[in-house]
Amino acid sequence: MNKALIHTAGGYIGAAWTKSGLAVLNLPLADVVEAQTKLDDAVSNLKVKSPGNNPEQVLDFLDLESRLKKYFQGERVELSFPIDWSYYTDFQRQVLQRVYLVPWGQLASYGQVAREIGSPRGSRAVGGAVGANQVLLVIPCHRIIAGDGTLGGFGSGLDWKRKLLCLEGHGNYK
DNA sequence: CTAACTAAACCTA
DNA sequence: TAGGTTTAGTTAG
Repeated sequence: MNKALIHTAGGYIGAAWTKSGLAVLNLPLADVVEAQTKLDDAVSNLKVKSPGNNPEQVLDFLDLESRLKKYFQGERVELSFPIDWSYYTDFQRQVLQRVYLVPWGQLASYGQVAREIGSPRGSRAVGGAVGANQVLLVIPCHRIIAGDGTLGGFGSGLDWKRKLLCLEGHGNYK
C-alpha cells in the first residue's frame, strides 16, 4: 500500500493506493498530523471483501495531485482515476461504480441509483453503500441526494456535503 | 436485532 | 390532499 498527503487549498488530503488503484482518498484537513493519522486509520481499517476485483491499473499520482488542487480552487475538473474495488461487497461495488459515473456539477438521487443497478426498492441500501465509500471525491457520493431535492445524509457531516456541492456550482443548496 | 446517507405504497381522516 | 405508517434491501456491529 502506497500512502501520501496532498496539499490543496482546502488542506491536506490523505491518499492510499495499490497496484489496482485508489483505496483511500480522504477529505482535506488543515492539520498535517491529523491528516496523516486519519489516513493511517483508514488504511488499517480496510478489509478485502471481494478478491478478484482488483485488476492491475496504474495510478498517475502527479495528475491526481494537480487535479485535486484545481478542484479545491473551484475549477471544474474530472477526477477519473483507477479504483481498487476489492474492499467492497458486490452490492457496494455496483452502487459505487454507478456513482463514479456522475460527473462534476451533476446530481442523482439514491432512488435513481437504486433503479439503475436493478434494485428499485433499494434506495435505502444505496445510502448504506455510499456510506462505505473510502474514495471520496473520485467516487462522488456527495453528488447523491434525496429524491425530494433535500440533501440526504453524509458520513463526514452535512456541512462537508454542502461545501463540496457549493464548489461544484450548487451554492444555493439547503 | 438494529441503525444507517431512502422512497414509495398504503391507509386515514 | 395532507399527513402518518409500513415495507423493501444491504451491511456492520
